[in-house]
Amino acid sequence: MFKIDEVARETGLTKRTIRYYEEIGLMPAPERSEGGTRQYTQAHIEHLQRVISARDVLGFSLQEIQEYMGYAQALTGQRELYPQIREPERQLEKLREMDGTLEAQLRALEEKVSKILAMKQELEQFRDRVTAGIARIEKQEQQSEAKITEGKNS
Amino acid sequence: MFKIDEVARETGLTKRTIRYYEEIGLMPAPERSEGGTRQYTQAHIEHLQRVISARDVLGFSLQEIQEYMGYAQALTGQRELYPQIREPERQLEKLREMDGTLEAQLRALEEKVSKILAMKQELEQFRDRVTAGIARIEKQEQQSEAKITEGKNS
DNA sequence: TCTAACGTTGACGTTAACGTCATTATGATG
DNA sequence: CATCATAATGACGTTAACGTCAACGTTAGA
Repeated sequence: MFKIDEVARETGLTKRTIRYYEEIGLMPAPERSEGGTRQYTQAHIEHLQRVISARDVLGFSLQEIQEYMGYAQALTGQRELYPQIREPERQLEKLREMDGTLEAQLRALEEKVSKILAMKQELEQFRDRVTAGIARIEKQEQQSEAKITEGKNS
Repeated sequence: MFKIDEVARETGLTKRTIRYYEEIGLMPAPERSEGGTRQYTQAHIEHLQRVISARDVLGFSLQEIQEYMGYAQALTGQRELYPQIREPERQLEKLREMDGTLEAQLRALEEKVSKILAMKQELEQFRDRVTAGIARIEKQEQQSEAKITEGKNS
C-alpha cells in the first residue's frame, strides 16, 4: 500500500497529475483509508507506467489513452474479455467491433514505426556527415601541427 | 506557386494553422505578392509534411520540432552544414555538439520504436484472443443450426 | 470595372493538461 | 496528545495549439 507521494516518486508524475488522471477516469480510483487518504497498490503504479508510456511514446491524447487502456485492461485480465452478454449474436457483434478497432490500431502502430524508422535513417545520414566533418577537421589540425613540428626541426 | 488554400488542401492543415506555423517560426516565411498574398512553393509543402509527420508520429511539441527541423534542413542542404566559422576550433566544437544531440535523438527514437513494438505485441495477443472468441461462437452457432436441421429431418 | 471569392491581420475564445495556491483534514511520531 | 509533515478538496491560473470572428484589402473572372 502506497501513499500518493510514493507513487509520485515511483512514476515521476506529480501528485496533482495522479489525482487528475483519477479524476478523468484514466486510472481506477484506489481504496481510501478511513480518513480518506488514497491507498495505492502495485497495480496502480504499473497502470500509470503504461499510461505514461502511451502518452510519451505514442503522443496519444489522454482520451485516446483511455480507449487504448480499455483494451490493455481487458488483455491483462483485469476486466473480462467482454461483458456478460447472453445472446451470442450480440457477443459476436461486440467481438467483431473490437477486432476492427484492434486491427486499425495495429495498422496505426505499424505506420508510426515505419515513419520513425525513416526519420531515424535521415538522422543517421546526417550524423555520418557530421562525423565525417569532424574527422576532416581533425586531420587538418594534425597536418598543421606536423608542419609546425617540421618547421622546428629545420 | 501555391496560395494558402491549396497548401491547406495538400497538407490537410487549416489556413490558420499554416499561418500559425509561420508565425512561430516553424516554417520559412514564403514570398509575398505585391498585394501581400503569401506564395508558397513545393518546398514549403514538403516542409509542412515533415512537420506534420514529426508532430503526429513522434508526438513532439512544436518547439521540439523546431530543433528537429533545424537538423533536417541542414541535412537537405537548404542550409549550410555549419555556419561560416573560420576557426577550426570553433567548428569542431559546433560539430561535436551536433553529434551529441544527434546521438541522443537517435537513442530516443530507438527507445520509442521498441516501446511501440512492445505495445504492438500486446495488441496482437489481444486480437488473437478476440478472433479465437469469434471462432468459438461461430462454431457454436453452426452446431445449433445443425441440430435444428437434424430436428427437421427426423 | 465591378464583384464574388479569397487572403490578411488583429484580437479574443477554447480546450487539454496540468500548476499553484489556500484551506482544511489526516496520520505517524516523540 | 500535541505537532508537524502529508493528504484532500476546491478554485483559479497557465500554456500550447490552434478556432473563430470582424474588418479590411486583394485578385481573378464576367
